[in-house]
Amino acid sequence: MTTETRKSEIINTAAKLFKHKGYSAVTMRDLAQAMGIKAASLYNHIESKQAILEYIIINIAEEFTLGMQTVLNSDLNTIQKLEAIIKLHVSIANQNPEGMAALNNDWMHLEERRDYYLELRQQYESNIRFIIDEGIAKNNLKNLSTDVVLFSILSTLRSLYLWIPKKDQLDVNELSSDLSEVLIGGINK
Amino acid sequence: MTTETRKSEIINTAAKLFKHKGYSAVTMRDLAQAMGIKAASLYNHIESKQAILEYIIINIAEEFTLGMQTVLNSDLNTIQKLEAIIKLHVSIANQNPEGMAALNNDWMHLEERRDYYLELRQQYESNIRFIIDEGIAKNNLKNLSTDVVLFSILSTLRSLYLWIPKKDQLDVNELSSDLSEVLIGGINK
DNA sequence: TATTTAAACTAACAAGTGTTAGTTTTTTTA
DNA sequence: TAAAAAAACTAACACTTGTTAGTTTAAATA
Repeated sequence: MTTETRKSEIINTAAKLFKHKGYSAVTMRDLAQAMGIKAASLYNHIESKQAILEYIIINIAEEFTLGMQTVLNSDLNTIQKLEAIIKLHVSIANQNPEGMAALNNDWMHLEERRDYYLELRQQYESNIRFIIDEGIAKNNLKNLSTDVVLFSILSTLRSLYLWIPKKDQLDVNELSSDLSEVLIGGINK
Repeated sequence: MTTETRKSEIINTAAKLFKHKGYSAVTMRDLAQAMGIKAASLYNHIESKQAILEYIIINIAEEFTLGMQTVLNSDLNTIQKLEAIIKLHVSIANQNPEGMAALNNDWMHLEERRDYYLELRQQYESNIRFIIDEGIAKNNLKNLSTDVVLFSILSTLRSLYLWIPKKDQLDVNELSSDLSEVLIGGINK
């Protein structure tokens, strides 16, 4: 359990380094230095560099999948579902922006678990697409290109990790509602 | 001039590889193999790996800066200016999605020219911010958080490179206008 | 056709890579 | 306090990295 703590420290430190330079450019010696130990000592706590990436990415991906299930099983209407998804993203990005960076930029360096990640990701996307289509069918959303709407929302939400760390002391509810206003209501008068 | 052609071939091939795995994970031997030659032969045409990255990123960054100047010097209104910027992004992303990937994901691996790139990028952002503020002041845009509006638009436009290659035979005008509709007009009825 | 130039090659370098083995030090537990 | 466990260490490995030097082949020019 001390190991578990130390392991998390390593993973969190790694995530920070990955955010700055990307998985490939971060060496085990970089990571060790950031932890104040030697590279070989890292292996008392983690199995491999690859395993660190897996921990970071798969945990977040499964957190998103879980959040999506909650939304899908709710009786919210289309707009409310989209608002819930926006809040899910703000919340996770706020809690772990470094991990989100790795998920967005380094997933292609996953080995064994790459396909699993891609499966979760694709499933997540189809679920949002389904919600948008439903909204258009029920006349809750304008009849726009589903692809363009999906792309626009998801691009913004996926980039949150870049933006959130700049704001100190973030109010998740406030940002979520501001984002919903812009993404759903548009900006022109 | 034969050299110039060969050099461009190398740079374009590199951009494709960078898009898939990122700058750090692509080796000169990978690049050589993709070109059908040996790694050492690359150096008859390019100065270094770093120089390839510079060519890719700085060219695009300057193209954006140029496009922004045209927009700023025009007498378009706020909405039209934003539409012009959207079209600028769609056009560049469509013409060079691999380069856009490198610009978005590998700029931090620039060495000498990193600061120059960041300067162009920051200037570009402030210009959009200025247009949004002007729009709010002139009552052409809703009175929303400038930061959130800027972030939402820019995130979407910066992610275009991920989405465009999937669509074959893209109509730049059509996508630009669809995007404008969603980003500016919103999606709810 | 002879010569220059462009573009490929082989061989090698110094430095850096993730990781393992074996050992010592520090901390926790009995 | 003695024993056990955790966490650090040094040293080394096999391999990969970007790049250079020197050479050979192919193409363009005179």
